[in-house]
Amino acid sequence: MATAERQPVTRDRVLEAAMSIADAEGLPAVSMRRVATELQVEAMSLYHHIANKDALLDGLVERVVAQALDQSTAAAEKASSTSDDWRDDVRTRSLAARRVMLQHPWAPALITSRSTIPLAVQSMFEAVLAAMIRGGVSYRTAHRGLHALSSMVLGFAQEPFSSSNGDPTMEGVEMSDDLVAQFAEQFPYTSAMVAAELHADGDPTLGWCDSQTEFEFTLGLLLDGLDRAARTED
Amino acid sequence: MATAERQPVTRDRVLEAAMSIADAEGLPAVSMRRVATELQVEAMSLYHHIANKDALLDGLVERVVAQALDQSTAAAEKASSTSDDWRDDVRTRSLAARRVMLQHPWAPALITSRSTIPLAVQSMFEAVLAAMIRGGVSYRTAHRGLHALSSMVLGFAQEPFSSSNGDPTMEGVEMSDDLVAQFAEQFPYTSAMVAAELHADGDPTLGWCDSQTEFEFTLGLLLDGLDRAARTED
DNA sequence: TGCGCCACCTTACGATGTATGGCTACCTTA
DNA sequence: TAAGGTAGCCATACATCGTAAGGTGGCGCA
Repeated sequence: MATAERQPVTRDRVLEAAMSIADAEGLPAVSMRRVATELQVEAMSLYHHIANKDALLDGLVERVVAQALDQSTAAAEKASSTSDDWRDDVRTRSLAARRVMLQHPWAPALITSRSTIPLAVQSMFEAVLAAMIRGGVSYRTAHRGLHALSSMVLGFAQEPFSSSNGDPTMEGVEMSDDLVAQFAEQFPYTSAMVAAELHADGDPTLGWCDSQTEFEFTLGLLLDGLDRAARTED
Repeated sequence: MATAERQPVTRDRVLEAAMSIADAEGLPAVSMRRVATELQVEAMSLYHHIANKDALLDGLVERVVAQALDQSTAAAEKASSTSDDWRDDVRTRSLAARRVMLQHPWAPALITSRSTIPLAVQSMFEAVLAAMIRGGVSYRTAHRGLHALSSMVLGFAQEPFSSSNGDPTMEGVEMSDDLVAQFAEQFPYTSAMVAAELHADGDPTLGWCDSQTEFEFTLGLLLDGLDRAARTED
C-alpha cells in the first residue's frame, strides 16, 4: 500500500480482479463497481477494456476452462507412460478438470449457463475423444461418453443442497430426537443408509458424503461401461 | 378480461404466476414487480404471502420437485408389473423426473443452487434407494448411485453451450468453408466424429446431438455398472 | 504549438429487492 | 351498535445494479 502507484487497467487485470472476488466472496459479489474499486478505478472505466458484464463473465469462463485444459493436459502427459489403457488417460484428465472446478466453485454453473463453447473446451473434448478413438471406442459411443463426462465434471462439482450455497442458518443445527424418529419412519431406507454409511461425523443432510470418492467411483463405472460397450459392438 | 374481478392473492397464486413467467420468459424475468402485475397487484403486496424473493424461489423449487415426484411415482407404479429388475424401476423414475426438468428448463440450475433439500426430493431418493436395496445393491453402492443419478437428471437437462442460453446472434450462422477447414485441422477427431454422426441437419456446435438418446444410454451404462458392482461385491 | 485521441471520470436513468408506514374494509367483542 | 384490532393492499423511498452520454486531462505526433 506504500507505493500505491496504480498500474494501467487491462482486460487481463480486470478478469484477474473479478476472478479473485468470485473466489473469495462468490459470483454475486462480482459487480462492475466492485471490480473497479478493486483496481482503484471507477466502474465506467472498465468499459474501455471489456464490452459489458456479460463479456466479463465470458472472460471468467475462458480463464477457468483454460486452466482446466492446462492442468488436464499436464496431468495426462505426466502419467502417459504409466498405462496404455485409454481409460486411465481420460480418468486423469477428468480428475484434473474436476480439481480446477473445485477451486472455483462458482464456475460450473457459470459455464453451464453460457451459450458459446470456449476454444479450450473444444481442445479438451478433442484430447479425450482422441484417447477414446485410439482405444477402440466408436464415434457414436465416444460422443455419448463426451457428453456424460462433461456433465459429470460440471455436475459433481456443484453439489445440490449443500450448505455452502448460502444460508449459514442451518449450519450445524442438530435435529431433535423427535424429528430424527419422524424422519426414520418416513424414510426408512434413507435412514438405514445413513446409519450404515455414517462413521464418525454426523450431519443429517447429504453433507457427510465424500463426494470425491463418489466422483471417482462413478467415473470408473462410466469408463468401464464405455469400454465394455466398445468391446461388444465390434 | 370482461369480468376481471381479481381473486385474492395467495401464496399458491403467487407461485403459479411466477412459475408461468419462468416457463414463458425465463427465470430472470421473474421479478417481484413482474409477478405482482401478473396478479394485478403491487409488488409490496406479495410480501404478505411470501417472506422475500428467496422464499419465492424456494417455492418454485418445491413445486417442480413435487411435480417430478408425482410423475415418477406414477410412472413407476404404472410400469411396476412389467419387470422385476430394479434397474427398470429406477430407469422409469429417472426418465419421468427428467421429463419434468425439460418442461421447466430453468429448474435444474435453480435446484442445484438451493441449500435446503426439499421433502419431495427426499421422497424420490427414498423410492430409488428402496428399489436398489431390494435389488441387492449395497448401501454403499446405492449411495453412490443416488448421487450419480441426481447429478445426471439435473445435469443432462441443462446442456452447456446450447444456443437456448440466450444470444440468438449465433442462431444458425453458417461457418465459412475457411473456418471449417481450420477447425478440421485443429480438431481432427472432433471433425471426424461430427462427420460420422451427422446425418441430415447441420450445426457446428453440439446442438446436433440427440440428448435424449444420450441420456438414456448413459443411464443404462450407470445402472448396469451399479448392478454389476452389486453382483461382484457379495 | 496545436490537434486529436485515449484512458479515465461524472452524472444520470431505469431496473431490481425491500424497509417503512399509511389506507381501507372487515371481524370481533362489549 | 360502537370501538378497536387486524389483514390485505398500496405509495413512497433507498441502496444497488448495469450502462448510456458526455466531460476532462495528458500524452503522442504533425
